[in-house]
Amino acid sequence: MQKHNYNKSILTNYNLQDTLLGGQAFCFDFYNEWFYGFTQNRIIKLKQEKNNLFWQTFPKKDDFDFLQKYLKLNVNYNEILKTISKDSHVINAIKKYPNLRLLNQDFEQTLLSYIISSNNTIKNIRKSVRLLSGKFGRMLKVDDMKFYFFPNTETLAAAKIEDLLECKLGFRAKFFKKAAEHIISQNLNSKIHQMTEHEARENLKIIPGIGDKIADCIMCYSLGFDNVIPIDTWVKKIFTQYYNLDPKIKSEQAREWSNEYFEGLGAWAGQFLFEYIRGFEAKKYILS
DNA sequence: TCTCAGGGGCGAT
DNA sequence: ATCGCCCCTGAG
Repeated sequence: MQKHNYNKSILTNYNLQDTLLGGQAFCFDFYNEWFYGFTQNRIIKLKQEKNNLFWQTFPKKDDFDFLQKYLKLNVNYNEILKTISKDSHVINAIKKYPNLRLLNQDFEQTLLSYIISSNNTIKNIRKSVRLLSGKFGRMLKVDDMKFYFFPNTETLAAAKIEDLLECKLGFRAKFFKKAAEHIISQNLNSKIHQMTEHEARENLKIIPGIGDKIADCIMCYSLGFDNVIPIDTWVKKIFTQYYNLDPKIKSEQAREWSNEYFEGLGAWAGQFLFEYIRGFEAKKYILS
């Protein structure tokens, strides 16, 4: 019997808990001192102790290349903080959520998950994502627990609306299915990573259920556009209350403003401000 | 038990 | 350019 079935790496300036359970990803849970997450082809297992990261990937083990990209380990975090610390609002947010990070999640999972986010609560989104995975995703046993991968897009494209409704997608079910069909028929995943910001946004907004805000989320959480700040109701509130922008400002103007103000790192600033104004507490998502 | 709004987007004016 | 509506759930 081997002593360790996991790896150990150095991890500095990284608050794993706040990052995994904050509003950007819906696929992480905390069991027995470990965080477990699921993508379309990986189960991820993570634990942080001081500056050590203990981790394992399944079914392909020891996939550090995957993990490194997913956790965005290769960024100059201190430089990012320095750049976005433009005012007391951001600085206070950074103080309240030290070492909060951005992830780089899978494109298709992010797209589909955020379609579910439309007029929905984070709890409901997390629930739907788990129902979908349980119903359509492959199962894998890890640590004697059953985990389910996020379903393949092909499977979701072929799903019956009634089955999607059982996953509590509600009025989003038809968008969800069409979006999955679109990803497959357009072979979008193989093209979108090469697109410019404008091209990516236009190609996303064609898809049913995706408007400006959800396109923002997909772009900054899965396509690496660090300049794109998702402009949702919370961020709008921040823009108007903290930065005195016109409440009727168009999303495109707001994007231009934040792009300039945060020097191309609006996604990072947005993550701090978002958690700050909504008073995020990771504990709420950690239960038995 | 009941009301209400939630990380928006769509379709009708 | 505005505006009502959408499924469902947890919170109050």
